[in-house]
Amino acid sequence: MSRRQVGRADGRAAALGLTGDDTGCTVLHADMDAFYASVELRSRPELKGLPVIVGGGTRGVVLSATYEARRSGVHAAMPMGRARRLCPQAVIIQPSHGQYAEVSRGVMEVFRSITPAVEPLSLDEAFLDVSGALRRLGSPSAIATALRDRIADEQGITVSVGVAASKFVAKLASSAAKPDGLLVVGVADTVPFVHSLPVADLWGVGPKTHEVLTRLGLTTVADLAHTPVRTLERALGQAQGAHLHELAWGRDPRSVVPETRGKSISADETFSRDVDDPRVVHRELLRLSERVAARVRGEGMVARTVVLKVRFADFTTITRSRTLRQPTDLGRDVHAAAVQAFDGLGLDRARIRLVGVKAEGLQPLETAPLQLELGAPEHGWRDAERAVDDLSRRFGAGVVRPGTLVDRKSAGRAHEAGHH
DNA sequence: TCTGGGGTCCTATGACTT
DNA sequence: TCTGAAGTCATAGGACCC
Repeated sequence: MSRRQVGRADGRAAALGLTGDDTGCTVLHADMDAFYASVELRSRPELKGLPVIVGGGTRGVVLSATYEARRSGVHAAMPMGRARRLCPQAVIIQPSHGQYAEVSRGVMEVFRSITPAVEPLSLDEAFLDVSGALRRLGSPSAIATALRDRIADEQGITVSVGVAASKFVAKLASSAAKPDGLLVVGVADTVPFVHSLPVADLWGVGPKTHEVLTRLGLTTVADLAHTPVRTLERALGQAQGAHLHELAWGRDPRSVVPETRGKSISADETFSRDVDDPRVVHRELLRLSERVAARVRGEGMVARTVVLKVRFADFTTITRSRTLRQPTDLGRDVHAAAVQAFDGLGLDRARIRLVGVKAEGLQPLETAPLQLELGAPEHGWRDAERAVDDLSRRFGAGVVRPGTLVDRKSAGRAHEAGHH
């Protein structure tokens, strides 16, 4: 029997005037409740029922907060300073990303045991197409209930699930079900359900779009639905205008696409204090380049384009990209392109808050036109960086680094270490 | 102590090709 | 031969999501 609060979710369905008929509703959206915070509470059960905030750094933001903390107005992406002021009694926990990734893998495995058609959106949410599992496992709501039970039992966290005929309605449903709930939006209920929502709830409406819609006098999805497409296209651009109008009528043809390869890999870092020394920037670019390239190699890919990101003290952000003659998975190539882009800016001791490095134009190593000659210098570098990958796997990241990243005083002969 | 870090997608613009 | 339209690529920026 289910321990889940089906009753409460049913109550919500009733309050929304929904029938709960799940015929044809083969898309599930599963969304962990306060994911990072919930994972932390597993190992620290004494904190249950208390306001807990996961977030870090001196210049960080809230990554996740328990519902107790949210009651004080704390929410994700809020600067930590403000969160502390709003909820001084909150317990603050530094994030441990490795742990979240591990729990996420476990959760995704449960999903895949139900259907192979799983499309992860992030560590803590995914779409499932259960049309192929109905005969084996029962109705969509039965599957959703079983899924919620299993995640709670096996992973010790709660998940909310939305059940609908399309992705975006399923996602809206899971939001409405939170926390620890289940909501079915039947085919016949779809239009009344979406029309009842504020425009800001729509997927793809952020602060800017919301402002534009408000200026047009549109506050609910129903308002949006009854606005001519042409008007929306003029105000928001053709693609977004047409898209939102479709969504406003509950139409979303996107299907669940199981795991596609990523299109870019990036790493960036905010300095603890703004930096104006180009040597410090170069060193940070080297670290980030090595990190990005190692991940590119880990995926068995090579990258054709390197993008440098620089955020200045006033938060303005620029990017510069370099397309390489040859795609690469080597840190030294990525670093060279990033440094070239940075030096090309011609900055004169500008105060820099953040730098980032991104690899894009990714393609599988096997299909890439590498034209490697045996004995060519590139060959040696690739071998060297692969050897570093191997050492990092065995002894932990950071045991082998380029000489310039080793603390001068304790460096010794470490200069050789990064390359041989 | 204002504003993280990982992404995706869309748009605009200029160069270049056809 | 000149001009223009249309497509494509590289680049930069921005909105949005979790």
